[in-house]
Amino acid sequence: MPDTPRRADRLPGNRYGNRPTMKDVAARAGVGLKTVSRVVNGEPGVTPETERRVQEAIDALGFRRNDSARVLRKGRTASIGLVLEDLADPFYGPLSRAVEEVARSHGALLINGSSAEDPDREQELVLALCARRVDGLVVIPAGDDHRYLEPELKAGVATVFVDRPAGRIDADVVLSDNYGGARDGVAHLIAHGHRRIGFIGDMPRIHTAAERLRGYRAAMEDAGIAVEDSWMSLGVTDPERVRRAAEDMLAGPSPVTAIFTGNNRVTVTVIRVLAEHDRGVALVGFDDIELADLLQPGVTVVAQDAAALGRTAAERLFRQLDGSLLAPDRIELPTKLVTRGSGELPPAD
Amino acid sequence: MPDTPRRADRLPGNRYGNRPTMKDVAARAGVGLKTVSRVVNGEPGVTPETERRVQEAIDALGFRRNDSARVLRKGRTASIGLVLEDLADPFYGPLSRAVEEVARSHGALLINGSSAEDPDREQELVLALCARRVDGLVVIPAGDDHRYLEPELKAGVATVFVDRPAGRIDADVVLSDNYGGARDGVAHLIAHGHRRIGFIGDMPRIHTAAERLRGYRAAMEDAGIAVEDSWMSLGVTDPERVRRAAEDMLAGPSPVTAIFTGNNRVTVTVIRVLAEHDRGVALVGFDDIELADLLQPGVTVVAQDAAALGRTAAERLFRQLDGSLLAPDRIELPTKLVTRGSGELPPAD
DNA sequence: TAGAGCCTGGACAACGTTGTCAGATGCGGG
DNA sequence: CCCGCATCTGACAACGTTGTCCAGGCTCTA
Repeated sequence: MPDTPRRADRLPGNRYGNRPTMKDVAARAGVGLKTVSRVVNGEPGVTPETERRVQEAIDALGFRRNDSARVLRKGRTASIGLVLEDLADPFYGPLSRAVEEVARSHGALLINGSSAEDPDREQELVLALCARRVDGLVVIPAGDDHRYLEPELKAGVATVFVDRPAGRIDADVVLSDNYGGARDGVAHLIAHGHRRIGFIGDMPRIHTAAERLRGYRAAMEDAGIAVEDSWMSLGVTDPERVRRAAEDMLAGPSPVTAIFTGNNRVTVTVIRVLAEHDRGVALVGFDDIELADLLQPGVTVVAQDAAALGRTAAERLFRQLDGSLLAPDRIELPTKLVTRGSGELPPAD
Repeated sequence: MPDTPRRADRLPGNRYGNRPTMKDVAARAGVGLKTVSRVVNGEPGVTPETERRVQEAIDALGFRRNDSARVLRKGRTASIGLVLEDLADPFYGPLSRAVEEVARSHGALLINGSSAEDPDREQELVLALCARRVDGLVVIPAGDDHRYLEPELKAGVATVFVDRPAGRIDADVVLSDNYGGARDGVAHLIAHGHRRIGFIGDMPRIHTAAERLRGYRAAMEDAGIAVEDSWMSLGVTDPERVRRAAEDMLAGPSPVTAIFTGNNRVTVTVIRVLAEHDRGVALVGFDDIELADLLQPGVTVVAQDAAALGRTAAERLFRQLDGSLLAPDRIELPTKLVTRGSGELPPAD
């Protein structure tokens, strides 16, 4: 192990714990402050010899430019904020990564936070990001009223909403075709002979959940099927209650022969429930899940492209920042039905 | 839709696009600058009446404190950086989220970046974070030489490495027991009668991969089994080559009856390969994977607790920042063997 | 009613950087 | 030998905030 200083050796120091500033570098190199700034920023007008001396001082002192001061002076932070629901959800990982890649290609860093589906926490996070003066925001909203963002928008913070639209303000939004995807998924079940089809989804106050429910209803109506209340479970989300909801549907007076699940977490739970049943109940889920192809039967899903959502939103964000974008717009990305077996099972009765 | 200003209406503005400052608020409220500061920060010494006037001006102007200036003055950014390999990898989502939660409980925001397993990119990211003057860093290293961090450490940037140790510097690190976990996993296969056991892992230059390989060798040696070269595949990582490696092991002169896989991505690919084989080849994988319990057979894994890794590291980071922590240390978290069926299959021959 | 003490509010400098602008230096030509 | 020009360098202000410190007004007491 080389002789790095142990932590105890570090001086208590002032503020950033004793970081050298340009002034220190200038003193050591025997040049003016501004010359150091020029070298650090690669500006022209410095003799090679001077530059060498400055570079030497920088290395010797371990100087690193303080971007906070830079931001204060220049007004751009080269960072964007991403507020999503839960980074641990496999749906958001790729989305976040896609946003990061676009940011990176524009030289920006990504600050992100999880709202945990709590509107207050969303607002708190967004405002904290604004206080840091992020150049732009990508928001997957938890709340449905975003008027608190008005001053920020007015001040020029670029903003794009993803996955769900903004509430009560006019802003860019990038969505999946939740309605169409759900409708197609349910229609797929109907095409395979099902008529008693259950729907288990999240609270309809969440936009995506409402749209998917609407798609379910539309498909059923198109087929002339009257939906019974006992076929629908809205707003349950924790595994235990989803499990009970699924079991109720399967055991009710007119048991369903197929289930359409409204998001990946519900799908996983329902797969568990169906695995315990011997009757072949058909299943189509919204959102793809890993290993879905390896289950018996494979799980048919309506897949949305999380990375594409993130990429599209981030690109739009940077176009706002370029100033090349004017009117807020709504972009809808298509979903894809991936058939793997569970959605093609015939009705059991 | 309420009458929010369309983007085109926003003034081009200066810098942050026209944001009001404390000075503006002070002018509007008819008070001094410092009084506004006091109100914003909840400092005592302001009459309720004055406070009301200031608050009114703040709301009217949509003022939001500029944290860049604040940071410059105070020296703490209340943000920490997290550098990991790929946010889209399901292993890092929970880890990242855990770090975020700890940060949040300390009032800090999380800036994160993906190194894409590229040492240069890791360094670039880390230094960018240091330039932002993050208070601390949680790093999942891609490279094996971190001497570039010496000036930062000396300057007091709290730093904790996770999942893999730092290279050539002395720093805190939080690891899983990769060696012990792998050894136990392989011993489990041996206990079920296997002797010809394959190992497919990442490049041994990656610490975790090397440790797991060491665990494999140790278990084999403990059982008195001489490992044949054709049983090991090191450094393959893309699905196509993993697939070929697995097939070679199964078809070779002394075909393996069980495989130990070195990480989640490899495991998934091997599951696919095995699903196409009718011989019951046993499998134990390092890292848990979602739905592993629903496959036929369920996948036996050596699970590490990603969230615990992140939480432990972040907590240690903040203890460094409190100043209550002195000597750098190495913490090793246990792994857990989760038996689900695939690891308990008897040898087929 | 005058003085002491407390409370509120504001002027000012400082944080570390960059933009502006003017001064210094060196070189070549007249 | 001196002037003009181009090139390089540095002094200074400004960004928006917070810490220090002092002034002024109020209340309370003697």
